[in-house]
Amino acid sequence: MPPRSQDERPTLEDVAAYAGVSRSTASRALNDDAYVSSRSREKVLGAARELGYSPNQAARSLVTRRTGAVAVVLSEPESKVLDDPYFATVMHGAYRELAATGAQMLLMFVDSREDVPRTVRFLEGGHVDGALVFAPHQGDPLPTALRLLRLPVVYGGRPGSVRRGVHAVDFDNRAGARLAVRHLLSTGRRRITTVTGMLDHPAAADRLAGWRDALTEAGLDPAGLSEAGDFLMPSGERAMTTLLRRVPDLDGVFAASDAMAAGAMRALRAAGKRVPTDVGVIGFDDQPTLAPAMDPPLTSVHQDPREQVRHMVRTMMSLLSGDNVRPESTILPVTLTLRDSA
Amino acid sequence: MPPRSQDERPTLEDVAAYAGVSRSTASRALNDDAYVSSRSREKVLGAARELGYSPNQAARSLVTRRTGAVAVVLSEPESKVLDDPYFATVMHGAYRELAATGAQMLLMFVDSREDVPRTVRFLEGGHVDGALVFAPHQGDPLPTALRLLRLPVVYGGRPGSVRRGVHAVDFDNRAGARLAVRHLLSTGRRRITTVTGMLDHPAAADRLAGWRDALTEAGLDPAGLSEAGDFLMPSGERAMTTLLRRVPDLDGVFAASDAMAAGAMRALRAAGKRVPTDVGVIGFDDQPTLAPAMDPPLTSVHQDPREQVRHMVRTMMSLLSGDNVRPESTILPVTLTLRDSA
DNA sequence: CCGGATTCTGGGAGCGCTCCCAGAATGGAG
DNA sequence: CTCCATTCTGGGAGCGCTCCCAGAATCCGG
Repeated sequence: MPPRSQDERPTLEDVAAYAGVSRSTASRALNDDAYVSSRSREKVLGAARELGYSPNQAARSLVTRRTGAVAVVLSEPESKVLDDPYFATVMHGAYRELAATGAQMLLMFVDSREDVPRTVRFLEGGHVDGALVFAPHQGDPLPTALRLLRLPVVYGGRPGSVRRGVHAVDFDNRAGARLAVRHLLSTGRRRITTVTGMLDHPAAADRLAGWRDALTEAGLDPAGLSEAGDFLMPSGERAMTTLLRRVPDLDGVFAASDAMAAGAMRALRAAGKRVPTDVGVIGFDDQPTLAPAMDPPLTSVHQDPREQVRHMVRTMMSLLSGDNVRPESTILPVTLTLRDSA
Repeated sequence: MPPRSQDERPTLEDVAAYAGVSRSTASRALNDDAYVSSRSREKVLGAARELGYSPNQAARSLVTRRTGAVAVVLSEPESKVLDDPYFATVMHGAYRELAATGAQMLLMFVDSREDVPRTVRFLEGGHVDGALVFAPHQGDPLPTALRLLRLPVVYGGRPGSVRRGVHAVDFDNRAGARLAVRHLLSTGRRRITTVTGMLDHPAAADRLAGWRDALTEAGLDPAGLSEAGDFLMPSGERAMTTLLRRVPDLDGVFAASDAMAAGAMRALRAAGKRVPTDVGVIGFDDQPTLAPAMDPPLTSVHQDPREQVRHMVRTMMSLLSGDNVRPESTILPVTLTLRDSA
């Protein structure tokens, strides 16, 4: 063997030679296998440190068939990902949780249908051991495409398509909406409207259903009291304006997102309504940077994206360790954070 | 060779056999090398398609010593990354630009000094071909640590430590601030204050310097007219309140971020000042979701993070293709977007 | 002191790919 | 038809690692 030049990275062979043991023993010591004498283990570890050895990931995963990386796939149009802090939290949380298990995070965005083939090709290319996927839109082709891959997938939120037989971690959107509306009811409000999210989005549909549940269980008729939005602020303002025209005596509004609640508040203010005196407002998401900062501070349904990601990563890890986990949806509970708006 | 079982992924060898050529020829066809007859090329491509072949990345990078992945490292405390949409844009932009060159993006967050060793270890582990690093804080140990690695690094913004001999793509913060202040001056304002960002942040320091430049070149004395913030909204409100107390007759304010401009506007409103009649307000960043939505819409220094990322990726690619690029900072120009606040 | 279990070690094979090299096929020019 | 250049092909080696297996060293009860 020619002497390895200064600037080449040392290999396991080099470490073994330096430590005076065989490649096998060095490998065992580094991966703390059983059956290595503490003497050779120390020699190997010392040699590795001294030579600045770090294992070649490619060689390792060639034989182990594991990459140590997990993809996080966000299937949402760019605009949504950019101004929804939920995704920032998800990305950061996923990174933390994955790093804690020693896995790397590979981020992928799927902006449009055109991105799907590229994404699938990559995912099946063996670059990652599994994928955490957020694809909330009805009719999103991605989940269907992923079915065909032999790749562990865990969904965040209910996938828009493909219902059964997948691993998913969702929030209890319906119960959260009920919680919000029941609170409005308990403060004596009777004309409780809602601004929905995009209804091709299961979470939006569930929140609408929860609102309807609570009204009907109180003997109230939800007809004409809901208006569609798209989760973003301007749509909340627009929808609220429409509702005010249609239901001038409304005294409560449940918005399916905090941003829309903010928009709704603007419309209410413009219409001369006081919050919460005239109209109680409740949002959904309890975004830490938004809800408490509003004027008045927003009562909102609290969900913990970090907890969701934690569950997703945990599920992924048991999938990867070969446990035969039965595909099922985990539903995380949500709570109501009371502030001043209702 | 035993027949390959149904659920095993086909290898290059399988494709070659199926196409009736050798492994070498198959490899050449797939990587469109020269010197492959169009007949065998087509046979190979067909076979690959038919078998659903996708190359084993680990095997490939074992021999090519290339991973096809680039890390994007954000060295900022969690809170900052989460509510600064700049980072969302950067992440998304980097993903797009890298994807366009066929590279994958590996995201890494460095929350605190404790994360540095782990990050460095990973980066030197040969998982990625290079790194795009955002580490704007003075005294951040990361850039120093990265110096020692033989890994191509391109910085976004001026790195807080390590000035010379690195590749960096920054905005012209100083010129941007001058632009803003000169505009305030041109509308007859004389008592122009500033709310700065964290001053351990080169961008914040540069913006402060630009403000000072413009005042002194107009023969005005900047003393006592600046107040420190931290780029976030509450600090803008706080700083503005302080400034109003200290400089009751102020008629202009340049905030080093849009968020602080929003905070400043709150404080001005609370003090009964009208914008822009009594006080002209200019922000920095021109955040698309914030600046135009403010009341009144905010005049702001416009920078294009997407352009920055594009430059960074381009530099990275020429670094990776072995061009001997001389380390240097690229400074991107900024412009002033005029709206109603000044 | 023997012999079987236990602990430890080294060599070989092989993961799936690219690259080098030798040689086969092809194509004109002489 | 010959000969050399050009185009194309296949086999072998090897990237750096893990894992299997055979054998060496050690231990301990009888």
